[in-house]
Amino acid sequence: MTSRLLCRLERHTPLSAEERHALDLAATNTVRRFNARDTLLKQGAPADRIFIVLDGLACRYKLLADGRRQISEFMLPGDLCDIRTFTVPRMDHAIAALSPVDVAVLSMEAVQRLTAMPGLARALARNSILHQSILREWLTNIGKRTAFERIAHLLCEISERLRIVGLMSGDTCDLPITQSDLGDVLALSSVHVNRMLMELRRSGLATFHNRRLVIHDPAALRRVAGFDPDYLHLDSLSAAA
Amino acid sequence: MTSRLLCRLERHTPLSAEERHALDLAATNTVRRFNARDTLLKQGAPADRIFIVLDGLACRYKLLADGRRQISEFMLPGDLCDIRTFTVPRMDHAIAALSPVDVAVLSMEAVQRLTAMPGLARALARNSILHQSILREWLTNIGKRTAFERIAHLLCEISERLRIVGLMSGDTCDLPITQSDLGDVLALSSVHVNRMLMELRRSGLATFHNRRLVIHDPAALRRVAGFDPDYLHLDSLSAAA
DNA sequence: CGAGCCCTTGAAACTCGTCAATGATCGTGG
DNA sequence: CCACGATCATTGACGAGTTTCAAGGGCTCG
Repeated sequence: MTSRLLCRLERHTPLSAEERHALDLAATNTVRRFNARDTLLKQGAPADRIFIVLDGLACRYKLLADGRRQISEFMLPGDLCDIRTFTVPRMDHAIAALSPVDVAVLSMEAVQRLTAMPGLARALARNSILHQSILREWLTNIGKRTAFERIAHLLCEISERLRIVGLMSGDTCDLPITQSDLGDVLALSSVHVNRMLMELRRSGLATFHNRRLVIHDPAALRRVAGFDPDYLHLDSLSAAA
Repeated sequence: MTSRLLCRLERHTPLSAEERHALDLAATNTVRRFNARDTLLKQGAPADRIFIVLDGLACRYKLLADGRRQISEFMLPGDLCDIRTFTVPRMDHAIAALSPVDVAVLSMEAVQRLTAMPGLARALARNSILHQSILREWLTNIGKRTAFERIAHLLCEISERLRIVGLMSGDTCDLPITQSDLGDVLALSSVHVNRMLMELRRSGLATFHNRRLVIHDPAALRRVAGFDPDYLHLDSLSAAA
């Protein structure tokens, strides 16, 4: 159940057999399935649980008073929430499923048991930093890149993140989201997302069709996106104290 | 030296005299002054130190290859960096001074000594979560709000954050940044920032002139901004386990 | 008193959003 | 198995918001 999570965590921090086992136990204990568009945790609700995404796609988002929605994080298989959300009383954003998802639900007590183990504590801290780093890159993406660059950049990121957990077959993957979802991530209208996807297709860089992404020319896609994967900290087992 | 930091931390987590003292010691130990535009930590540099801003204004930013700059965080007096940056080998963004700043520089060892104390560990975790929460709000701000709303929202946020550390006199404060800096925060051109500031002034909501911000009508400013301060977790000493 | 940076304003161009209509795809039930 | 409805993708025309370019004016500091 936790193989994808382990792919992610053990990339930087080796875990003991005991730690792996504890994680596996926690993740198989309370698995829940949600349908696409289901809300996992409402904005304003008590922040009393966190999730591990086992399969499918979820997201964090904020809603403005008039219904405008901004997605601030993709939660891909193997991703887990920041364990420090427990230090805050209530959610200032929501978590929802973009496709059908299987998630493990962890209580504060479960997390405390896990973080008592030093290797896991390190791995989870590192996980949180990664997501913060991605968030900063998204801000830059939306703030400073053109619509075309933005989409290209997001597709580069997604493919790298999915590759880590073994969900890329060469340069193609399933991506069970709509163009409107992409728009809410990239701060673009769904119409304009469509136009840019068409241009990506015409220029032979990538095709996103029927919930399936094919990257035809990864190098060129990275180039037009200005994609520098540093922020994903992909380097395995780097030296860090 | 650390009174503003203590304002921030003790808002949610009471600290023992010993903890306060340890913090004060750490912060007075290695104080450095930087000029406006100085770089405190370069993108790509080892992430081997963190900062407490004692006075002045700093920021985190990312630079694209062609020079476009996106500021992703304001570091106001009393703010301190996420302690988990040590889990990552190198900086994926830069830290620079926007105005002359006094900062305390903390090594990993110094931080480890501090986080050995449970109250401080809690307070620092909570601090990190707050900044992540602000980052998410900024993403929403840039992604989903109009230029006018965006500026109004940022001014609301800044005034609330400065108020906590005692740097608001009624509804006015010093804000030693340029309109071009504001543009790099808000993902707007400096020209358009200027136009929106003019409109804010004309409509009697707020005036930003000569590095000085005056909010004439806080309620109206919040209204046009759609500002909901929940994400700043201002509520003192809320119940959180 | 001058130099440099910052602010201010206008005009023109462009990117992207909105509106609207058509077509494709998928799941559901007759 | 096909028909239907709903959701999603696609395309065009038009308009709004924002950027860029350019020039002038003001403030501040040496």
